[in-house]
Amino acid sequence: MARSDEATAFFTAVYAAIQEIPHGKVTSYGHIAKLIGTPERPRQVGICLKHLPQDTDARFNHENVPWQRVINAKGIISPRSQPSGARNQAAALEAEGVTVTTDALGELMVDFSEFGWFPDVLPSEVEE
DNA sequence: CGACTGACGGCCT
DNA sequence: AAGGCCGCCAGTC
Repeated sequence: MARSDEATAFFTAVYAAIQEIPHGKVTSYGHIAKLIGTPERPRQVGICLKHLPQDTDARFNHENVPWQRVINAKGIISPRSQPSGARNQAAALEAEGVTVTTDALGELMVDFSEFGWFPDVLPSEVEE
């Protein structure tokens, strides 16, 4: 398998894992990385979301991948470059029942103790 | 084609 | 307790 194919496989793994996050729950980039077997690449997980297609014809896109349920390990919605993006993500989460709070720095936070989702392995990987 | 960037995280001061 | 540094590596300039 060529390197570019591995990169594609990584993107696919990330999107597939995110699709398993339950409605109304959130998890972190780092945890997704761990679940797909690459615990040292949370940054690449962020890249995947950044490039998530808007095109609903794509296998994975904004419609079928709950990208809004992924935040950083601190429980904060990553500000990224444009504040509006994080703001939009917060709105998407609140729309599905997740409580988002704003701290003194204006960072949008979610309480992991209430909405966190951190299984040891992906439900789809569990064999019985 | 080389250098810089960054939806992150953990370890080290 | 708070902040800095480094690893990771696909994208973008």
